[in-house]
Amino acid sequence: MFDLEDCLAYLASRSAKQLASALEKRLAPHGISRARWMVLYYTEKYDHLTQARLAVLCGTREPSIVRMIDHMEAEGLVKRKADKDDRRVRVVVPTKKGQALNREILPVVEAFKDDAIRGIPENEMEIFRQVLETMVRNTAS
Amino acid sequence: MFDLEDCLAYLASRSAKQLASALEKRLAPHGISRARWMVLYYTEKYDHLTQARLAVLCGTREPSIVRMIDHMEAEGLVKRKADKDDRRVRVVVPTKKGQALNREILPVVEAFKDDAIRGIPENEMEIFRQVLETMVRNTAS
DNA sequence: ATCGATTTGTTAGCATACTAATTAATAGCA
DNA sequence: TGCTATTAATTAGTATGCTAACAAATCGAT
Repeated sequence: MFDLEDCLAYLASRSAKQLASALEKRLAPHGISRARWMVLYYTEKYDHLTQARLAVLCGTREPSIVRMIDHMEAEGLVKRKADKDDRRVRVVVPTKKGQALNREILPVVEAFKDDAIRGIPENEMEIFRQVLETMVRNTAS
Repeated sequence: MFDLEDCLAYLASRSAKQLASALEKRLAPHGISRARWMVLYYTEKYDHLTQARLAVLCGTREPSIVRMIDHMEAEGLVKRKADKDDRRVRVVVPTKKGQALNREILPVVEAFKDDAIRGIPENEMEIFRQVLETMVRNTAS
């Protein structure tokens, strides 16, 4: 008899949700969600970041990014800037406030990362990465 | 320098999203979403299934389940039934149509499961499960 | 036995995801 | 050069998640 709980993909999905939720709780006191922090993180990491590229980096679609940037612009965390070469493009950059919040949050995320992997041997981490990659490849359309 | 892509939890989250999306694509031709199929699956698996218990099983919250059941009831896939012992409770059961759809979809999900784990040795699957469990435990509040 | 605490389901409002369709601008080819 | 296809951003509408607040019913401690 088929049992959903036996599915590795299902377990991954379920655990990922719990991990995301745990990080969300740690970010909440800083007044930002996980999704918005990821946007903020990438706006600092990459120069000349378009919304389309941001969507790929965040693993989401452009319409989701549009609304996210709308909100984050209203919060004063990021700005849209015109591109001088391509008038379609609107580059996303962090504001001073966004940069400050990012500096505040980075240690929180690093601590979360360290907590998560506590007690896991390096070779098991590598197997974990490979299993994830294999499952994604096996089911990619 | 901190790199988000090095985080195991981040990789898990990202891959889980891709896996969920891949399953979503396979279910779409059958006219049901992954979230609704999960509800349908559990209504068949368990007798006397309350909405609160369904929320736990689906890894979500009661308000999400309430609306989901509203929609699925409108589609004729499930029904709410009064409980004879506790007037607060409304048990969720599948309709004939729901049962038929579930029978149609089970092989699709099983095929997805088989595809996903193709080429992964059993011992690596076990390590994968343990790493997931450890990370969740390490970050649980 | 009753009163306060808990539980179940619900509503309201918001956040974040999706697809499909639209607009504006650019790119590529005859 | 000019037409067509593509690309970037947007809007509209929907799905699914969340928290907070609530009503009704049940539980539990005294």
